[in-house]
Amino acid sequence: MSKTLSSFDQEPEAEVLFSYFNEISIISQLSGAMFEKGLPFGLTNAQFSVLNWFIKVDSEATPGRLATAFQVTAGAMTNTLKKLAAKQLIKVEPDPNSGRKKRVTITEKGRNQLEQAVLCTMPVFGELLQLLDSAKIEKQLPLLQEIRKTLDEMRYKK
Amino acid sequence: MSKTLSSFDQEPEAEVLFSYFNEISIISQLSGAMFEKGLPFGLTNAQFSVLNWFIKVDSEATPGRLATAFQVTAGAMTNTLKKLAAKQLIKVEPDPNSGRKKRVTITEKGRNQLEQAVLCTMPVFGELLQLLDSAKIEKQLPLLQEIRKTLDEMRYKK
DNA sequence: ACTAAATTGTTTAACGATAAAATGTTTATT
DNA sequence: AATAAACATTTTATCGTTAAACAATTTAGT
Repeated sequence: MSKTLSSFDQEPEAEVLFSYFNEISIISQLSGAMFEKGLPFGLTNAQFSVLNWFIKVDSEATPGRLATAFQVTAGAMTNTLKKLAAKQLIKVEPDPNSGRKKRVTITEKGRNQLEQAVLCTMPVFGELLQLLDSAKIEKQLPLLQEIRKTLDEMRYKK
Repeated sequence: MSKTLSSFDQEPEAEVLFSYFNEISIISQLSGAMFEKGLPFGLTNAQFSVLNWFIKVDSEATPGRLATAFQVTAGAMTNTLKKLAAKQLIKVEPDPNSGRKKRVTITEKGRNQLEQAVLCTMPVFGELLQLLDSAKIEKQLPLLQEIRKTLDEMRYKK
């Protein structure tokens, strides 16, 4: 759930951060729901993202590598992969080189559904781009990436 | 779950939006988890936010008004209010003027726990402010608010 | 008044996430 | 070899959320 104005009155900088994260969490929720609503085949955002990863990053992976890439717990990734495997959009095999690892790959059916899914989400982006200034948005990206990295490092240190 | 680089190669503006929302969703997840970890009394972000609302916005509310304010479904708010009421941090009464509405207020115990909770979260913000430039962050706020409003309006129209 | 529609809130089922425990495998130490 | 430690994944319990069904009350139309 999202936060509203806070009680950090004596700390104006903390107040800024609080409001910032509040907006972020609302946007995350709304954009995620909007994107998922446009997906076909009952694909969820999580499922779409994993399929997309195989096109954009690497043709194979382990569950652990995917969990790290998506900043989710291993259990969450196990769950997502199970759904994808049940729909035969990915293939999960034992790793020939290591008994603890598994080897995950996308199937032809997975490729096809991903391709169609990308087409289905185009209209939503088109609509958004008519309402928003994508140049201004692009300028914000570097700071967002920096904040994301900072938060990620804080997780582990200490 | 978060998204990575997408397959929108032919639409560079859509690609920017996709990456932007991807960063947003990761930051939302990480900052939410970090904030909640600092909360005392087993308070969740949702519970903290509702308590905080009573200090920052109004001294009383209906469940429906709170659900709207926090962009969650009525069912989610029912759930959060039940938890808060069980801990006696809020009071939920039938509305004297309307049989369907309820009147929700914060209790003295609720005020006290909120005050302590705010103190508990200070160190996290302090740490973040040493690593991040709060002036730059503040400059991004207006666009974030605009995006949030745009997404919110798109939900209802159409 | 009566009925239909809208409003308000709760309940239920399903989903995706986390944390922690459990299971099994590999690597390092001795 | 044997044991301990690290690693990879799955399982279990819990949480917060949504969507949809449900119950109750108020408002509007006739």
